[in-house]
Amino acid sequence: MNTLSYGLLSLLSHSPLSGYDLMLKIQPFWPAKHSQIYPLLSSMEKEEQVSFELVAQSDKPDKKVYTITSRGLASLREWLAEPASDPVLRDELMLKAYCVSAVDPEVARPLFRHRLEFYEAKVVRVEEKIASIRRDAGLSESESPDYRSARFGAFILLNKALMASRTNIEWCRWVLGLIPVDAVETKEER
Amino acid sequence: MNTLSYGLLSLLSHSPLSGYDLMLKIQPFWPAKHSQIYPLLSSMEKEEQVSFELVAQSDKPDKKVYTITSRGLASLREWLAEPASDPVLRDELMLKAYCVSAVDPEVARPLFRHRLEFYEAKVVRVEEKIASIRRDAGLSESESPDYRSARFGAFILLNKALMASRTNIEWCRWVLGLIPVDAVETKEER
DNA sequence: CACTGCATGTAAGACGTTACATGATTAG
DNA sequence: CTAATCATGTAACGTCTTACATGCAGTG
Repeated sequence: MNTLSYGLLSLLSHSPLSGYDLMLKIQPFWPAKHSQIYPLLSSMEKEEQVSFELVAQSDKPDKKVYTITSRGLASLREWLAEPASDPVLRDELMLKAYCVSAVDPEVARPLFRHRLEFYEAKVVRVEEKIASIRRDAGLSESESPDYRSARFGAFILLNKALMASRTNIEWCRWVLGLIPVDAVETKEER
Repeated sequence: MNTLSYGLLSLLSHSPLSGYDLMLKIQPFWPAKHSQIYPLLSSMEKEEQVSFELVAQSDKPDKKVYTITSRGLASLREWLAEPASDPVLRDELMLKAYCVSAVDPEVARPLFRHRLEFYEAKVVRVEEKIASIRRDAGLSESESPDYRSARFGAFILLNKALMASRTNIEWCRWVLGLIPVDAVETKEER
């Protein structure tokens, strides 16, 4: 039982899901490939943290739908009571930013522009998801789901992603403003 | 040559450093243990990306001080020109937040309070470092180092960390406000 | 006298990614 | 007709962490 396995239990605490769906759903929180998830689910099933049911599908391939067991829920509650370990961010752009003075502004600028676009697209996606949660729960713009609601977890996480993305957009714009515009070499001059 | 090795080159592009110092300095950007860094430096030295000099010390153990070679600088510039891969954040608190409704508010609250304190402490550390860069460069509160300055990279990264930490503080406080205060069980009542 | 910091290294194991493998359906 | 999506699995490889190993100097 490592962090990823608790992450899977966390997702399964809301509703039963197939290994494939779990793989897709866990991406924003704890990126993992299917090759890591399928064997883990097998071992979790052996330990009776989860159980599965084979679901035949006519148009799509058959699937295993996993459900959290009472033992799994108990493990999840124990894990939740422990303090969370410190977050780990691995971002190539931070390494590049550190030595950015080693290259010309024309090389540097696309790095931050690309990242700016990445976060702008993310804001759009996240805002849509937040709106859809509010719609489903019949909440107004200013309201939040109740703590005991099944939507609470997803809601606070989407807001975290939204706030973080907006901050990153602000940072990228600020950095781009600090990168000098070189002697402009227009096509006429060449 | 993986991402970590470019990270080491990035640090060495500013000044020569020992393996130990590299290990300490890279933590905020790309956490790695000495057991990963020492063998990497050896292989980078074989590929002539870096060179080292044995420096004897009287009070402390001797050390190997690594310097980036011209080949290393060339590799670094090539790598800088490529777009940075997407950032990866692995945060146990996000997994716990998703299923937080599974436990009582008294269990949930310390998770976010602890994280709040983590980021508050970080803001203090980062603000100090930003102030010290400004002092060293003789800059006022509103000024930033020049793009070509050796301080530019560290400066923009510290500001990123500052902005992100403040946003996380805001998020933690917002979440704590959404977690209900249970029927207060005072000592007198027991 | 124990612990922390400085300084380097290796070995074993856990974790994560890429590639191999299969196969049906649907969209462009 | 090609690519993507759904769906599961294994094998090989690369990355990262933990533990083992050494040794001196300074602090509590």
